[in-house]
Amino acid sequence: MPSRPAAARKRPPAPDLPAEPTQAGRFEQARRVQSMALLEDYAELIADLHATGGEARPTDIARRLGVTHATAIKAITRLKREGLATARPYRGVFLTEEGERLAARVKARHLLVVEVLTAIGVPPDAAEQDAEGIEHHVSDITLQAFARFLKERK
Amino acid sequence: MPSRPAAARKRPPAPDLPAEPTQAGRFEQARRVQSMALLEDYAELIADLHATGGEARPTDIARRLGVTHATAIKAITRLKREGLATARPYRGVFLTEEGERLAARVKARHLLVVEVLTAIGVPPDAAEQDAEGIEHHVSDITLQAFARFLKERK
DNA sequence: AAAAAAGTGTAGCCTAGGCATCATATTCAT
DNA sequence: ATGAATATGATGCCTAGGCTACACTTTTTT
Repeated sequence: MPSRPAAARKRPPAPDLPAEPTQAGRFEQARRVQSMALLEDYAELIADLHATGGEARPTDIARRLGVTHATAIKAITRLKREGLATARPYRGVFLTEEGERLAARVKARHLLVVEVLTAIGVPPDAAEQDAEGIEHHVSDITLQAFARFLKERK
Repeated sequence: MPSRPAAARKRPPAPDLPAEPTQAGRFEQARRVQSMALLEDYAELIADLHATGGEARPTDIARRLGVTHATAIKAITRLKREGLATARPYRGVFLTEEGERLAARVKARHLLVVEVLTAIGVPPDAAEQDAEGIEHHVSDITLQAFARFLKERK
């Protein structure tokens, strides 16, 4: 195999561009959010497995998410690369400090989204299903608005 | 070799549960929805370009979405493959009947999502940004609940 | 202790959606 | 009307996230 001349291929622009008020900016932001979604789902699941007294081995994770263990291992590799998890072979996967923080944030956000949807009148099943995809796109600002909305409504 | 507590080694209960509205099911559904998102965005944009008197050429689309024209052409190829659009070189892209229906549905859904978010108290900018990602995950059932919510609130 | 079962990891293949680059086709302006 | 500018399409490369298949390790069972 010829060695990668791709190494110095392209320099990506600033990784934390502010969202522009243009369609292109929103579109790009949505793409960026989407690339985080999988990591968020895995982190949340690993935390949940640990919290319920279980283990977070690749196979456990794969079973819960409905993918093969090979797919789960790939995702775990990415989690490790991003500094969100560590793993010891045959002992399971563990979240780093940062991973734990992410998981906690994701879980809280998930609950809030479901709560808002049901408060609006969405049936529980649909709320749970839709929240699975929606939650990743809910910004902090929107989340705060959700919290206020629920507070006032009580 | 360090061994872990035997209790934690136990296989979790219910090893062969039938497939149900479980996390795996929701996860899979979210993945399915995601694969439609790009097509929906393109269909909506093409309709919008036509509606505002413009043309929907690959370059126009690429510019609006902030991607290269090569990327847009690939997406257009997929739209054609799915029977949602046709294209005549140098004349632009056109939606089929089905593509038009999709675009109309997507546009209505987008507006409704933004409206609900702002009604809840989300600032307009955040509502617009988050809706870009959220809308694709809003099921028909949830959409109906959104419509009812807005109606009652007036 | 050996066999069976379960878990792990690697490799190869696929598609989608990004990118840059190059060759060609069309349109526009002089 | 022709040369410049722009649009198009094809190609090749990249990463992410699916899959299957196979090899290997660990744990459990007999």
